[in-house]
Amino acid sequence: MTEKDDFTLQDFLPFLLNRAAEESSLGFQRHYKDRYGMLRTEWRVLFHLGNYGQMTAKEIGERAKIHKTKISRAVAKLAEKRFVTRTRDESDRRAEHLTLTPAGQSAYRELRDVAQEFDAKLCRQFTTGEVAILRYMLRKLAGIGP
Amino acid sequence: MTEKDDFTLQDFLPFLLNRAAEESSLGFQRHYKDRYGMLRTEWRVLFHLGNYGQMTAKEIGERAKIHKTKISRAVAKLAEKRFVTRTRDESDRRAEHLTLTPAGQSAYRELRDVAQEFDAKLCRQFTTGEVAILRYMLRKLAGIGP
DNA sequence: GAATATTAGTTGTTTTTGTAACTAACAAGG
DNA sequence: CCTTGTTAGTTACAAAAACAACTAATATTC
Repeated sequence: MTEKDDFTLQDFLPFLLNRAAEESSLGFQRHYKDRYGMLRTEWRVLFHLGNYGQMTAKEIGERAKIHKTKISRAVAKLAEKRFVTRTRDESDRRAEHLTLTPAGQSAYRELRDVAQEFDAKLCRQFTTGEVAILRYMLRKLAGIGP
Repeated sequence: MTEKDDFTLQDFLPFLLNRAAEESSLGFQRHYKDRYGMLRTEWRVLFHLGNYGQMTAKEIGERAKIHKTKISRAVAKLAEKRFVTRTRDESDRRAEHLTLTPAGQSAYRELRDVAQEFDAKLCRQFTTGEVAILRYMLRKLAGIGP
């Protein structure tokens, strides 16, 4: 069975990437899940709004490569939680601009700080150079800008 | 909004890892999906059996950190496709040993070769040293072996 | 060696996701 | 303008994942 297998699943990049992603997500998940009852997409939308300010659903989707139905549902949940407000664009009444409410901003700030610390903790087990290479490679693999 | 934000989502490791994982999985997915109608877990189980030989569901779950219900359903599908056979362990009749049928082995070999080539293609955009660092870091992040 | 606890694997139910089809608003070409 | 095409976002339905409860076999303990 293991005749000429110099190739193991443990080395297969998509597998490794998935495992690493899952493992690293788990630790952070409980913060937005337990504390705010959020789903991953909700947190990501919150994060984008907090980070880049007012955006439309479409812009968020493009930036984070999230499908529009996921965003639509996440925004609905966030609006229900009174974390975002929606305002129609008067020059193009199909689009709506999303902004964080004060409550949303405060949740964002808290989660951003946790995320920052979490990220730092992950990085601490590597050298600065290694982390730089990792980010560079992941960005390239993810097809995210320069 | 963007007051003191030196921290962007695009740099957050769990996000980057997830994006890279999703992106790289997508390219490989169509091979096992289109050609064999498999799901990701099915492919992973197939791969483990092909790679390590006879295993129990529990062993696969431990090695790949897949939940037992997912494995149970994947094995059921694979058995339905006549890719694996199950044999009860006579000394512990709760467990069953899974092995690939000839058809399963041939599917495994084909997908393994595709995976190998796919992996190589992913790596080609980086230097050998970079890839080594990436694998090392991902393994560490994933909590996989040495 | 009966009562209790564990373990391997399965099944059922609920959430979440993926996909397709939809509505409403806009754009362009004739 | 008015048909045709496109776009932003939603909704409905199907596929998949998560979680809990289950069965059957084995260990443990008193």
